[in-house]
Amino acid sequence: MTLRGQVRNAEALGRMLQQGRMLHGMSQRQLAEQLGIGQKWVWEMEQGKPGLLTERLFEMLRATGVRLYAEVDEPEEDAHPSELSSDE
Amino acid sequence: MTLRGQVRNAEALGRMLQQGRMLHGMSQRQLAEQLGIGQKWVWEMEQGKPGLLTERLFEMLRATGVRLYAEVDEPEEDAHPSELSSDE
DNA sequence: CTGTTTGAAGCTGATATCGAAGTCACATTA
DNA sequence: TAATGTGACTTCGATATCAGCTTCAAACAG
Repeated sequence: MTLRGQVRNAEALGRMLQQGRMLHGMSQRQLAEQLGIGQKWVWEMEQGKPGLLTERLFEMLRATGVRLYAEVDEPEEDAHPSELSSDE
Repeated sequence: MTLRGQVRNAEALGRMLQQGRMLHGMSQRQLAEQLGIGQKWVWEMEQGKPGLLTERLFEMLRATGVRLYAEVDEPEEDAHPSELSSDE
């Protein structure tokens, strides 16, 4: 069984990390102790608090078995690329 | 044209963000000014500095057009996942 | 040569992250 | 009733992130 999802913001990322933790049958305290961090951090990460360090993020990704993929494609070149992209 | 890649650590994430920025024809200073942050932060992010805030990360992902996907599956129950991943 | 733009990088101070420890309500057990 | 474990959430203090500013070398144009 594999769960997938696009990660647009901190909330979506937190949900995926929570899924990963629960699939491993770990509590927030167990995961925090394994990572050598506080339980509050795990909770804040899962809640989608935006101001967190990417360092801890990658540790948590490894511990929860969540894999991350990035994808980028070129903007349209045949139109004038002088305007800002309108997907905000 | 679309570039894809798994993001295992801060370095891989930085490379994808740099690709995204360059594909949009932006300099580090331009991107930094657009985000209201410092140029050094953009450089550090692209270099793969681990201790950076996810808040700025998601802003930078949007600005560079880089999309992020997460994927998680259930762990093996018959073995212990006690070993570290070997790409360190 | 002079000026501009680029990425790379140092320094300083204000802010906030984060670990540690604790609290609380709720659920499950004995 | 009491003990235990969970997620949610607080306060406190040391540390470090980050913006702002500056500098530097290289590339390029005028």
